[in-house]
Amino acid sequence: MSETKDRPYHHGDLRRALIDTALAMLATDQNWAFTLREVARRTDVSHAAPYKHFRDRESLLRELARIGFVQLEEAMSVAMSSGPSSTRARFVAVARACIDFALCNPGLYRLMFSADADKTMDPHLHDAAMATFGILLRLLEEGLRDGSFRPVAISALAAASWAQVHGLAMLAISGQLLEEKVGPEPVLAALDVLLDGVCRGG
Amino acid sequence: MSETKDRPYHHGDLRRALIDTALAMLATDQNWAFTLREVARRTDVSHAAPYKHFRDRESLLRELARIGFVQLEEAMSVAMSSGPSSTRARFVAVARACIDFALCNPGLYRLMFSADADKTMDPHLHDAAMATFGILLRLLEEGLRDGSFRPVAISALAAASWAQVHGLAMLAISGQLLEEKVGPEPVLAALDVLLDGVCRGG
DNA sequence: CCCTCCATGTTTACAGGAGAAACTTATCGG
DNA sequence: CCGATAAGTTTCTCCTGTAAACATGGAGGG
Repeated sequence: MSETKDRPYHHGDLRRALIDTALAMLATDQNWAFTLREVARRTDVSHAAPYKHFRDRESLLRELARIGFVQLEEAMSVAMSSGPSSTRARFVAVARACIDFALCNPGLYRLMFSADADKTMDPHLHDAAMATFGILLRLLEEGLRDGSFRPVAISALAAASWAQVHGLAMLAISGQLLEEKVGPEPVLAALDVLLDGVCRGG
Repeated sequence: MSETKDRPYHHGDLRRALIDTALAMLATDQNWAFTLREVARRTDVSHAAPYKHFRDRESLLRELARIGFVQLEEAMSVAMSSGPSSTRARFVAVARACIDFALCNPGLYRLMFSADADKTMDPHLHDAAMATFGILLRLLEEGLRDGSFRPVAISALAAASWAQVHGLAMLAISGQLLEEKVGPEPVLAALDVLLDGVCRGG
């Protein structure tokens, strides 16, 4: 602890450190009552220091949510461009990527869709969320173009797909897909149900 | 033991009054930072009075969520038994009932599915949620029996349907179904997408 | 090379919430 | 009529978010 005392008065990149601490705590404690003071404490900094980098508590929460969307976008993007499989297989892969992300970061995922991360308050957060949504749109467009998906208004496909994936992710996080009478692979099965409507000639 | 059914002494029925106040405030303020003291204030009692009827703040929240599930179950039940339409039409009606309920009670609906209302903490809440889910199951069983739905494992149908309806409800609450490039009836369109996989020979 | 600015920290202060404990009051069974 | 007890109040402690005043130390101008 003597070493920690040696740290310079100015932290270097406290903003980043606070974000990292908060993300780590979100990852650790499944449902953690977010507290600015606790974040400051674990970053070895006074409880007022965060206010030099974030206007208020929600400002930090929104930044965390934004980072979450960026990470989710990347995960989905990787899943989408991995392997030259069919569009349907890629759809499943992208959906799984989203749900896996939620299962690996339940606290962060909840935050991203909670009222605490109000997207109307932060254009950057809104943009990040839209970019993530955009991946799904591109995938749907592709499926429409190559004839894998039935010719339905893309808005309907997008709403259904987004609702399905997000709904499954939330259910999975809440553990409501494992305890009840669900089969071995409830997520895949549910996605198949949706897809046999999306795909032509299921 | 006093929590179940006791006669009022002083206030009348403070437990009920507190619940009503909280429900009213949930209905009024879209996103209200729930506060026990505020509930007590608006019920004209001291801030410690609620503790005579609820162990803690979350206990009241769980009771509110339980009531929400009961109301939702009733709304869905009404929708399910209204009119001798096709199973598909009744599926849509039940889904609409759920989404309409969410739109009419966004705060309550959010609470019902938030981490604050931990279903593992209260058997009554869990049962209420399961009863609501049960309506969907009965509808799916019926559709399987009469051949309206494709012969898929009911767990898959249930997961897909529940995820879809809940996902649409959450998106609708967040206003993400209106601002984007969605058609005139995004909910119906999305449900049709799902159903054309659920229904045989869509 | 020193001195002064100012971004980034810290300390102090205050309002408000959760909850516990002690105290008060009214209702009821005997 | 009288305790016992449920129901409500006061008071207290600890916590949080946030603002204001103060401290520090690195960067840039003389």
